[in-house]
Amino acid sequence: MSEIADKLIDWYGVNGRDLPWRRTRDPYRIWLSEVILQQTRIAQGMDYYLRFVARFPDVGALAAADEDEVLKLWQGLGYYSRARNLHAAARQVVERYGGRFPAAYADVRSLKGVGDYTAAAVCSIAYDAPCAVVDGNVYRVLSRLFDLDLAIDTAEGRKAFAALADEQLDRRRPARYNQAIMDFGALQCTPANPSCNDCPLRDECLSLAAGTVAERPVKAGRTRIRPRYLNYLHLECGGRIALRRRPEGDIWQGLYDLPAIESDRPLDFTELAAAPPFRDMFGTLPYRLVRTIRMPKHQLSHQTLHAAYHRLALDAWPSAAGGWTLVPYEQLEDYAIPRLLDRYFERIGNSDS
DNA sequence: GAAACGTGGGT
DNA sequence: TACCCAAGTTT
Repeated sequence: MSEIADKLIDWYGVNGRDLPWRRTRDPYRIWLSEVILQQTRIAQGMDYYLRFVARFPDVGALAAADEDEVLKLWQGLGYYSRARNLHAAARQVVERYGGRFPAAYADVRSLKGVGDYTAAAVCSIAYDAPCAVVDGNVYRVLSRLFDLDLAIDTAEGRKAFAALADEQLDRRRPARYNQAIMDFGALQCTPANPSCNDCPLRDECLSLAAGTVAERPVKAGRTRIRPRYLNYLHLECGGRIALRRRPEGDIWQGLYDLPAIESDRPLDFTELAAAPPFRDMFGTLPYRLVRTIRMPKHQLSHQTLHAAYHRLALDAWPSAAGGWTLVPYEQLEDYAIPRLLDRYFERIGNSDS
């Protein structure tokens, strides 16, 4: 009967957002929304959610789809393992639970791509199970409320915050409480410039009293970002373009991309053409360099991509083409591609020119 | 258990 | 410009 929970829920009643996935108790749709919203803002994920629900109204429809179609629908959202896991999990639901979405926390948690947060969100929101969600909002709200300087990105910190979140959970109405604290974190107790003035919890907020609001939550580490230099080959022959599926163990797994030769520094085309990987690929095969386009830096969460696209017109495909998918330009739109390549195609005018 | 994994928006 | 952040999970 926490006073804090009551105030959060009162706040939510007035300020809570009206969102499509809050108008249903369908666990499938709630799960779908939660996966889409992992590390993703509502504004960015909204259209994807609506398109997924329209195309895959239930978990069986998703399970029946090809992975490539799921990835295509996911194109542009990022963290593509989410899409692959989403699809795999749908098939797990069909195989293990006869197509009926599981309700038990352990069963939900066992699905691919479902971690502690998502399992708690689905079970609490769809079934009102007493599972406390711990997401970025919860870390921030609780660390401020209790003025905790424990780093949230350490094992110890995560454990402590999970215990605290569980303590604070309103067990009479877990669904409402969980959504309330997350919305509160997103709209009121924001990372920068939180609205402490009109905050309903200003009387009980220890960090506000201590003047440490801006220093909460505490984070320990910083992972560094490495640069990569990608020399792409836009190869065309007979109205077709060479695509290659991104391999396991690298960025954009499962998406389609152009063949590329990576280097440890920027290369102009002459240097690239002299490099062994290029010579191995082409040998004496003739080509005509149509043009080179250097893209602006493409920033990932952990890599800075420096990409150059060299467009080569060929009379015949090199033998390396065996590992490529040779796609007529008009079918390019059927393939899921990274944002970077999308931007390249935009730059050169979609299909031709 | 630290690092990998996208993209876009905000300050 | 250069960070930080966003309803995290996997390896």
